[in-house]
Amino acid sequence: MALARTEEFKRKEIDLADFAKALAHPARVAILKTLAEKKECNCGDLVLDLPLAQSTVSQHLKALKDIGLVQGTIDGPRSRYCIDWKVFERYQRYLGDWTSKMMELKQDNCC
Amino acid sequence: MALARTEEFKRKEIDLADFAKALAHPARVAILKTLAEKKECNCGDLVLDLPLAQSTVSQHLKALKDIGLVQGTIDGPRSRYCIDWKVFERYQRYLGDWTSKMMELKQDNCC
DNA sequence: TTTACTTATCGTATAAATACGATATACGTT
DNA sequence: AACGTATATCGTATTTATACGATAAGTAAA
Repeated sequence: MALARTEEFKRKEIDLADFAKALAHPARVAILKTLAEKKECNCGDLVLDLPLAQSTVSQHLKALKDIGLVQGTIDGPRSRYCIDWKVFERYQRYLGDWTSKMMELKQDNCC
Repeated sequence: MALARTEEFKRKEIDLADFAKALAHPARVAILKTLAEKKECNCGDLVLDLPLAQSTVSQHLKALKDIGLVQGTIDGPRSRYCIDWKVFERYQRYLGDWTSKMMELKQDNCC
């Protein structure tokens, strides 16, 4: 964006958009799924799963960490990643509340 | 992105990411909410609701139209917009399936 | 027809996202 | 200590997203 106008929107809408942004790339969707289903969740495993360079995967992981969805712990020479389910569920609730509110309004729609 | 790598990911992950991309800006979240709750949904009303220029709002509307979430009909000198609820519900189901599958995997997590 | 109004699109500028290679860092191993 | 491995970060290039003003195109009204 030319100038960041996001701060002029409502808090709820910004939070929802932030969560959506985290899911707005198939690599991050795939990373979250792999983190959820694997016991071993170090970076190297994720790199093998994805058609991306190691540095790019690391960058996507950082994006997920920045929003709080993922936690990283140092495990010897490697890093172990996992989903912060408390954060995940909070965002899931945001999204669920939003979509159900949308559905409630549906019958009043003009088209 | 430098080169578009999205076609190498799984269809489901791409679809989910596309929906997330549509919600990845508070303006579009706000637009969808306004479209759901107002009977009059022409562009001008949306512009008044948002801290953005008319052309920018039109651009966001185009993004929502491109993914199919919103339909536009010409109504005299103005355009009337509405949500395509069939598409909305389809994406909602995608997202719901994904999050519930994530939650199922939760107990097997390593952290 | 002329005027006023609404909206889409064009042109443009800037910021953010995406991707990779190279490298620094940190740890374990020999 | 020296080496190998794993990962984060830096630098950089490219694409996409975001934003606005200006304008075109279309409709209604005068």
